[in-house]
Amino acid sequence: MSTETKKYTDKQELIAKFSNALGHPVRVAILQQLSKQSCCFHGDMAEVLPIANSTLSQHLKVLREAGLIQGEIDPPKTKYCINKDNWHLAKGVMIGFFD
Amino acid sequence: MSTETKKYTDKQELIAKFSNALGHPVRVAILQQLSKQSCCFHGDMAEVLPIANSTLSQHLKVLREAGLIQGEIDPPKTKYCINKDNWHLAKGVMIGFFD
DNA sequence: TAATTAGTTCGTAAATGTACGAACAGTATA
DNA sequence: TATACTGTTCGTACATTTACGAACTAATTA
Repeated sequence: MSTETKKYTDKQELIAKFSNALGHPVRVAILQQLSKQSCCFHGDMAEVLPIANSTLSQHLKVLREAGLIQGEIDPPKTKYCINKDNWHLAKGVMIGFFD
Repeated sequence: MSTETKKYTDKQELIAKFSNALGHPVRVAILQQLSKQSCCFHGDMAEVLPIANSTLSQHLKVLREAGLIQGEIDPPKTKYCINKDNWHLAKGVMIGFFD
């Protein structure tokens, strides 16, 4: 058992985590696209986004680690989808935050 | 007139800007407090938050520059309030973003 | 087996974020 | 005028983020 006292509540951490994931316009653009058509290949996004392929992979990783999307290999492509459970969780905590 | 093409839409930039401001738990805590009681002195926040005074000033500046709060000097104290117009704008764009 | 396709990971550079204490500035009080 | 009170700004250190191209991996096709 840790002797550290927690600095912030779980809800505060959660809001910050989701917000952080939305804190770059390219990630907002990615999520807008995915929420519009539910799924999308890396390559399709790479075509329209103004960043290098490797940078896109990094941003997708950030979104994955925040739980907002999930990836699935569909050789030779990679398909990304919204993680609906966490999307709804995020929607709920953000709306709750703003009252 | 600039020759640069815009990389992201205004809405994407706006969502990212507000989200960025919410991207640290201490800033979430500050906003929760302010939205609960509408106004609050720096000193009152400093008492309950686990950060140095100067660090608090930095976070307040981030929130001010994102437009979410506004400060007013009420000597010898500084009073911070939610910026209601932008708060509602943020609420609107975030809810719109999540559908 | 060699080549191709699609993405990821690595290495790296530059910028930004977070944190602290020290020094400072403005107002009020002794 | 000196002191105290409240916050901000400065200087600094360290960590994280963002970006790119190069190198790599895995699966398919020639």
